[in-house]
Amino acid sequence: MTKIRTRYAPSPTGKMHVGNLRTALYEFLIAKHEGGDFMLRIEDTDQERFVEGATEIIYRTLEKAGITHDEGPDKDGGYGPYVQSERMKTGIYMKYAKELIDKGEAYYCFCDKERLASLKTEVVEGKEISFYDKHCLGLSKEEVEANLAAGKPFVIRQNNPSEGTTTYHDELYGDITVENAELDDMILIKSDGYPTYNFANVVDDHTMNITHVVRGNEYISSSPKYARLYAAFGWEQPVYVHLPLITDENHKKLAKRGGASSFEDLLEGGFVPEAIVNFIALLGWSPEDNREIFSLEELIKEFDYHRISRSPAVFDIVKLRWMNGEYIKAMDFDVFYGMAEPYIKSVIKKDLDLKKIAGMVKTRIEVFPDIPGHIDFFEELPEYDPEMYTHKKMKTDRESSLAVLKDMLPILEAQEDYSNDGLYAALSRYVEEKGVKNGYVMWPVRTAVSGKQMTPAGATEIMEVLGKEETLKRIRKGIELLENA
RNA sequence: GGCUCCAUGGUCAAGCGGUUAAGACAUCGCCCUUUCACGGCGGUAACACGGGUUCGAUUCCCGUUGGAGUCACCA
Repeated sequence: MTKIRTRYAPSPTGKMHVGNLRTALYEFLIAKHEGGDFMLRIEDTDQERFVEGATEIIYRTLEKAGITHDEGPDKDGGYGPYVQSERMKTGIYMKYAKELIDKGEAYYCFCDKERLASLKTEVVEGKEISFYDKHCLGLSKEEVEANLAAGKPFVIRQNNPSEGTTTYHDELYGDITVENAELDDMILIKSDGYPTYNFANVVDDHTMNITHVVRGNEYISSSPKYARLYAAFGWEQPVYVHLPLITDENHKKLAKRGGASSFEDLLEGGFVPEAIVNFIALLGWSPEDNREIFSLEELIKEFDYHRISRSPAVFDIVKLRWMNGEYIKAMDFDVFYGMAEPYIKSVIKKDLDLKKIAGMVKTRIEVFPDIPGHIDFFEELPEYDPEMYTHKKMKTDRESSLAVLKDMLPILEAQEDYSNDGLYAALSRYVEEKGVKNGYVMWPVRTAVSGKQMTPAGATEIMEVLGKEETLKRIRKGIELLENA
């Protein structure tokens, strides 16, 4: 059996969203699962839509995601062969287009924009529908020669039959058949001499010996034209695998602009690459068991493309957040701290034990930007409502809290050991003497030192980080607040 | 609008003729607890509809409805 070869063929026209990434990921996994090769081919044949820096986004995204290609750009020394604008310089596309003309499978077309515009028959949802009428197919050989000699601008069109049907096989969707009359004579070579995406795609997939053409479902309806091209050349058809779409929450196809789904935007938003890759792998594919956490290596091992779903999947960032939290929890502390430090320092300017703070927060955040909101009270005691001292379950209210804080003040003043253990022992002693529940004391103390409803740690842990001076200040502030309430 | 594809809870998703229709996220409740969180336990929630085929359909076929994709000198 021949080695599987897949390729990711993006056009550098903007950001890379999770749908684009997932296509690349699946192509990578399909190849690697069976020890095959995965290629990267930059499809930059549209000079007008080319976006500066977009190629770099593709390289960076793939690299951060751990998806490495086997040949092509940045391999084999510098800019490799798999950039279409580079390949074009060899004249490869024009050569093949002419071969098709000789076979009668394609033809020159000299129609100008006006004539083409007159062909537009219908406007549906703001979109003009047109269908080429094969006008230039009727040109005699002499007329074509004359036009060419006169330097008249031309395109080369595919010559599709207007009768019969075309069928191709998709690994996931089965046989797909369309009427040939539905097939427009699409342009192969544009008037600027560049090949269209469709044509370059077929030529390159064949010349690069791609065995499995894996791409988004949006190509499913143009694939019959591709199939006809292969047939016209007499080339063997590749295995087609069309992937179900990833949609936004409104069930619409993701766009390269906007939305919260760009890979690099997600990284900036505090997501880790491994979690994103893990998550999108499960959007449209599932393993035989119920496992959900997969490293890239494990995915390679488990990924069977026959288990890819046929229906579209909504990109649910809420579940991604959960998964990201799982990755953060499992992260080595030093690695975590390296990533968390900037977020901690963005709100903590005082000389506090930042690692201890990081430790508190590690198990309770989903993304890194969650951090500041959890810990900002360490820097400065916020204004708070004395009603926060009232807690039904703890059986505390403002009055009881005031009494507790007043009792605690001298104890905390006398306390030398401000370690968590030392403080906890001191508070426990008081709890025992009074014969009350832990929370009866802990709740008001924690409220006084944090001023927050929710904190990432208990009262004594907070005091340990705050230190004696700041703790006493906050306890006094609490007493003052309660006395004036 | 033509063509094509899709259709299990709010979302992801298992299921591939006979099941009490898994699991995860979210949501709700309870327990635990130094609040929240974490953790543990439990609950609510789905086979779009109508015809067939079959002893038996979520599962196979057809239709309806709904959704999506596509119809460029864009990819």
